[in-house]
Amino acid sequence: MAGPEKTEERKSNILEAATRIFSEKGFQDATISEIAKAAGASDAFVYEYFNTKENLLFSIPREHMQQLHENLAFHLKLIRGAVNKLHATLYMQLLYYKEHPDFTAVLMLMLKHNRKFIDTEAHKEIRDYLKIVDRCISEGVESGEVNADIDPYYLRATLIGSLEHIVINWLLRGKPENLMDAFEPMFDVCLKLIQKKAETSECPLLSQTNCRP
Amino acid sequence: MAGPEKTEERKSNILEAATRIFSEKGFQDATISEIAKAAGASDAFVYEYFNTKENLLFSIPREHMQQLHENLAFHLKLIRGAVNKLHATLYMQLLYYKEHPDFTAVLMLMLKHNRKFIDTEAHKEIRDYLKIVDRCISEGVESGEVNADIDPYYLRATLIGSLEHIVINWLLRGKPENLMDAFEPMFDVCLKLIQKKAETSECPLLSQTNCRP
Amino acid sequence: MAGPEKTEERKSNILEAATRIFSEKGFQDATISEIAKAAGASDAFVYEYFNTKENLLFSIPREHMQQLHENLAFHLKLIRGAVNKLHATLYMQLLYYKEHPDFTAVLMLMLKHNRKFIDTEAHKEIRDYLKIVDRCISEGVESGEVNADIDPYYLRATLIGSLEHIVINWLLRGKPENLMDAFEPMFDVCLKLIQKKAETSECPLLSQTNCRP
Amino acid sequence: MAGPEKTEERKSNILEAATRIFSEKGFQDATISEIAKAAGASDAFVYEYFNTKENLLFSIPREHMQQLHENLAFHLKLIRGAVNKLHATLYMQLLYYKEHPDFTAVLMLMLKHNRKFIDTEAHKEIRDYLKIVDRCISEGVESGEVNADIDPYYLRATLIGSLEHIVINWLLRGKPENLMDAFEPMFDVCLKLIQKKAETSECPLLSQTNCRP
DNA sequence: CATGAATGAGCCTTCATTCAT
DNA sequence: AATGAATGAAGGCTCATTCAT
Repeated sequence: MAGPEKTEERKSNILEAATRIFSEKGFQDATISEIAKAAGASDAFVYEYFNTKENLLFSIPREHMQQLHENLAFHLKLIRGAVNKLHATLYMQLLYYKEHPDFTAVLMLMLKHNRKFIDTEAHKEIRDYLKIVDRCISEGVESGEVNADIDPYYLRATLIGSLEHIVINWLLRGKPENLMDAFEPMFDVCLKLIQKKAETSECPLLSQTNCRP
Repeated sequence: MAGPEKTEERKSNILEAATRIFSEKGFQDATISEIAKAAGASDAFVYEYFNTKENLLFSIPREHMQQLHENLAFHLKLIRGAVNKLHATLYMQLLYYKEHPDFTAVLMLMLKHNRKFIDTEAHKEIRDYLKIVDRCISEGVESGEVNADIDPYYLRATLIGSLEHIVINWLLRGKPENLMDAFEPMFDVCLKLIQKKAETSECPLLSQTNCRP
Repeated sequence: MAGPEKTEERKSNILEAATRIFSEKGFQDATISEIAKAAGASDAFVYEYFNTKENLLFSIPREHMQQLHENLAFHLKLIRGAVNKLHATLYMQLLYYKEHPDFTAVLMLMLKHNRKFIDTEAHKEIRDYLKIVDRCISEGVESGEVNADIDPYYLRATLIGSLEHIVINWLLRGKPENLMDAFEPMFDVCLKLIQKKAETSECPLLSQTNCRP
Repeated sequence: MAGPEKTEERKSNILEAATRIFSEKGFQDATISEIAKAAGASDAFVYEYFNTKENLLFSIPREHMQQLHENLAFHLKLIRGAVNKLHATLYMQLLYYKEHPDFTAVLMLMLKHNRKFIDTEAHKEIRDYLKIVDRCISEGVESGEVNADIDPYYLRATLIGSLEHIVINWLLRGKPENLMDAFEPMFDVCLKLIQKKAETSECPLLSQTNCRP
């Protein structure tokens, strides 16, 4: 019908429609016809570019992860300090979820627990994204800013696990409140883990302000 | 055909078979016929007692949650101290998951993110179970054993979120290692949150040595 | 549980319940369980006495036809004249339909057009019932009261056909008006057929005006 | 696979096969697979164009009613006189039934007494068809050719009721004789109703018996 | 006599997917 | 490149019916 930009636009429309409809009805109850129709494309067009219904589902994260990745890379360059970077990273992640609730539902309720998905290129992008958190942590450990007597893998697991736990509950409860309301209390908990107790913020601060006679 | 114990036994067989087959093939790819056959029952028997395929799925946790609940109630009576109780609770939960990996897969990959499931009686049992953790936390806060400057909701979310994150990853990676290997490092992280800072090594020492004039 | 009158009572209850439920939901959409429950009996009891669901349906007319037959036999003895008897017969039939609409729905919408039903003993009773009409007609022909130049079979077909047509329409339209309102105009039509023309108003007049030279 | 005429042809084949098979086995005992197979189509094709089994049943009359309607409209233009028109109408209707016995069985044994069918567009076409009879009657009343002292509604009910009664009996008895054999005697009865007494049958008779000097 | 319990049998229906055009 | 049309394949579910007790 038209040039290649038309094709790209329709692919994008299909991904948007799929995200919304999968989120609303679940993977099984959504049909390709419904998605194609909502995107103004034919069923066959969907198959032309996404091959299978499952592959369509697995194709949803790519654009989102790239965007999130880019946003984050841009901001992290401006930020100093591992704790500040972790703060920014988790904040931006939660903000993205809040602003893209359909994508978040697809990601959290359909993809993250899907055995086939983890062998996917798209899942690799998600793992790559998590490496940003890992780098923040190891940077913080090296700089002495982050608690070194915590296994970094379990630290990350706790940060990500608690964040996703909160997001999933928010989704399942029907997104009643602003997801960002959860950020500060959640990060407060994380801070307790991240920060060195003896040698960092509190006591040096204390000794500087209170203890020097 | 036989007495009521036969019926109960078959219902139990069906739940076991369903757990295994749902775990192996996923909800959609499993068929009632397959489950019934594996349990030595007829398709119609399954429908007689479980009504729908989805309801069969939702019926899986009950027995498990009751058993877990009972085990835990029994042991917690013998344990003193909130931290010790939390330790025991998380340990037993992880142990149960390790020893019932099919149930765990059903619970973690099919039920916990299912919107319909959360309106279920079975989900209420799960929430009730979580209240045990809440009670341990509030008991610890009252006794002064648990860090009071952490929001208890977010503390629990972090404990449960990180534990489930680890369990889900273990499942998705194909259960390669002993799940219990993860317990101690994971709980070490948790301890950092739970325990009061003042009573541990760092700051009291610091304050004694550095801060008092 | 109890004496044979209990059994008879339950059979009767089942027939009543079946009549009502078949009428309400149609034969296919009604279930034996539903009927048994409504009659306070077990499914198996229904099978004990009615053998199959279809046979239960076919068992419905018997009591009704006997009652209708008896009523009619009683009254016809008191009535003189073939036309009067036909009037009474059709009137009582319509009245019975009006007062037993569920039975009428079963008879008119499920039985009368059922190929298997016509080979039934119950159908024979219905044909026997129609013989009453036949007898009235032939009696009227013999006595000279009924038009002899109409084939009696087609006369009966017309009487019964039009009556049933009206009843069926009444049923399908949801029984909005009193069925008996249709009787007099319907019978007026029938009278035109039944009565000898010569002996009624028109022709004597005609013969007076036209035939006498 | 092919052009649109192929599609129309197959739809038509399906309707023919459905008519035959519904007629032979009844609605419930017929299966979509059987009909599709007999029509050289797939089950899914049937659902593509007829949506449900019941809707397939309800789709059967359309073509027939249109054809009957057209035939009749064509002939009625050539005929003068209300009685002649009624004669032609009933004759053609009966002839159509005789020549399409499977359709007639579907119409008379499955559709005419079906509560859901009367809310159908197809049923409206049948009612429209009956209006032709109504018009003939009212035309005859106006011209003085048809007996005015009969309620036209009940006149029509009698004509149609008796015709259908005869057709249904013919079907249920297994179509043993030529249906058209019934036409003249049946119409003789109808004539008795339709015609004004003064101008027709009686008086010639009277004149024979009474008027000869 | 009565029935609770069990099931065999099978149909309607849905869609992801394909392919001729 | 794009799609309308067609379908294969399969599965959930329902009851009428049976029978051991």
